[in-house]
Formats: sequence, structure tokens, C-alpha cells
Amino acid sequence: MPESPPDPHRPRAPYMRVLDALTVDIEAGRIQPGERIPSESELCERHGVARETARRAVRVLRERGLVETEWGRGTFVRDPSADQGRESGI
Amino acid sequence: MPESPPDPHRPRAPYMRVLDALTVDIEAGRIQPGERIPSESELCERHGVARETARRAVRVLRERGLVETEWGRGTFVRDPSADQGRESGI
DNA sequence: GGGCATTTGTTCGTATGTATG
DNA sequence: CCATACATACGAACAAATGCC
Repeated sequence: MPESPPDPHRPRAPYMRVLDALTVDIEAGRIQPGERIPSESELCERHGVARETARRAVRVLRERGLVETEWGRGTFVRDPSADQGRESGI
Repeated sequence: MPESPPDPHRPRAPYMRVLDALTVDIEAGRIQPGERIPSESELCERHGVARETARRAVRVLRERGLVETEWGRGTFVRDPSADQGRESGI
């Protein structure tokens, strides 16, 4: 690509964009605790990225404790007030 | 691109093989319009692929308008003469 | 009406190959 | 060489509709 788009904002890697979007949605309460966030496939389509990229964003959210993932069901927003007993044993 | 890989073989992805096999069966009339194509599980066993791979092949067939899928029942060959009112605007 | 098998739909977990910077 | 990204593939579990008994 012989072009550098005049981009004053940092390029922000694709997974960062997905991460930002999800974080904002959660912190703004658009996705309530207990609710499911968009599936990986949906994130792929919505942001035009590959599944691995969407997964990376979700993984960061999980590591930050904002969400919990259940196999075959989806990824859900954790309740920040309720200590869901991961560390701090109960 | 420093190199054009001298790759005379096109590996043809697994889902392509399944897709080809189904397409041939349909176009040769071995599966008649209205009839059901093999279930996803059957395609998996027959071709030795995972379900996602079989599903990908079927999805392409559906997008091409050769078949229609009904939840809980199966996937059926469409009648090319009978316009079932999707595309080909008539 | 209920229970069960079949079938498609959905979702996450993991791995591999390729391309690019 | 390595990190990022994409496409494909296989595996496993859950969910829902259908059809038969």
C-alpha cells in the first residue's frame, strides 16, 4: 500500500478496536451484568475481523474480570458488586 | 511479494471437496429436487471431516440457491424450474 | 401429553497454514 | 525471526425444532 492514511489517531490494532467497543458497551451499562455479549462470530462480522482477533479482545476482557465465558453458551458480563468467588476464595 | 509459490497443486480445502461432491450429485440428478441431502453428521462420516466443514459446504450450496434448509428436518434440493421466489427476480 | 432420537442452529476451545509488517 | 491478522479445520457442549412412538 503506497498510502499512509492521514491518521492522527493511533492506528489501534484491530483487536483494540473490538476491545474498546466492548468495554464501552459494558461500562456504559448497554450490556448489563448477567447479559451475554455478542458472540465471537457476531463480533467478527460487526467489526470485520477474523475470529482470532475477536477472541483476543474477549480474552482481555476476561482477564480483566469484566466477563465470564461458558463453553457452548457464550460470554457474560460479570456483576462488579457481587464477588463471584474467583480469587478471594469466596 | 518476493515469491510466487510454485504451487501447481491446488490443495482444495476439505470443505471444497464436500461441496464438489454434493454439487455433482445434485446436478447429475442423483439427488432429485425435493429430496433430502445427507445430514451434516452423515457428511462428516462420509468425507471424514468435522461438522463445521460439512456445514460450510452446505452453506455455500444454500447461498447458491441449490438447496434449502429446514430446522430440525434437513436440507433439501430445490427445484430449479420451479421458481421458489428468492432471487432471479421474477 | 410426554419422552426420545434425529437434525439443524449456536457457541466456545484449540490448532494449523499463510500472509504481512 | 516474531507478532499480528486472517481463513480454515477439528472438537465439544448447549439449544431448539421436528417427528415418531
